Amino acid sequence: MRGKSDENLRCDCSIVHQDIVKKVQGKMPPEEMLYDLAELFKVFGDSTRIKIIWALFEEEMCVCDIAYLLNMTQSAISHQLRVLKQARLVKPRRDGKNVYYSLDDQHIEEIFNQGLKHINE
Amino acid sequence: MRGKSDENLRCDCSIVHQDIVKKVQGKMPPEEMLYDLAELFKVFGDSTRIKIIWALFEEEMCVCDIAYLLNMTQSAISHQLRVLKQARLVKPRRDGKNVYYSLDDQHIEEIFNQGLKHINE
DNA sequence: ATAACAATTGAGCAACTATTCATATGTTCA
DNA sequence: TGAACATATGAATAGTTGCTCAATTGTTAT
Repeated sequence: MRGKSDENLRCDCSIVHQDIVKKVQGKMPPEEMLYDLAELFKVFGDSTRIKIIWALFEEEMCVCDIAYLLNMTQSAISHQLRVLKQARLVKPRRDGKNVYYSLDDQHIEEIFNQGLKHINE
Repeated sequence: MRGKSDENLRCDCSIVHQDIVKKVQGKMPPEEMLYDLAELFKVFGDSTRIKIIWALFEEEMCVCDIAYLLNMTQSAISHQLRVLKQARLVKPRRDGKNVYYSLDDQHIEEIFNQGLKHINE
């Protein structure tokens, strides 16, 4: 328990379980790590990108194929591939006029599977 | 290869690898499933919520404790807990004036661990 | 060189989201 | 009952995001 005199606290509760907070505080990973994790999941948090990734589970595809498969414009797909590329989730391979994208990560499939387990509960 | 006469296609490419698209199309999960998956990851895609979840890995906590731990307002935390609750990721337990939240899912930790593997590559 | 096509990029816009602020609801205790 | 406190909720707002449209870059083939 505490007085709220400490610092510039946003929490205005008069009673906090200090022991619990202390314990949890000691176990929290560094701020930056949690931020990066959120950034990664943010990338997964869009159904267009999920679809792109799922398609790439099966086969590498060029931008044009993906656009056709998802019935979206090349531009929209290209923008999303840029996001996925920046997150190091896909990698491009140019072949003539086409650019083929493929998955660049082993863990994605496992992450998706665990996600599906939650959904299907 | 195809003419682009088909339907109302958004993709204006003149050449699509139909064989690949067909194959991938057959493997795509139902639209709704992919949408739900994106919705789940969207919930993970915010560092405040990531922090809350990580804290709850360790111990159930009341709103007030979480707010104090993260140095945020009760209101902000309560709003986020609502999102987590709706996603069936946390569950509340009232004890007097306090409401204690705990994790309501076995898969979250595994999802996070796989996410971290990607980050630390 | 230049025409044709695939892909990328930047600006702009509509839709969404996380927080704040003010207020309401629930619970305990005097 | 009513004062005090913890939590929840609704409206408002600033910031973010996904798509479109237009223009550009990169590659091939004539």
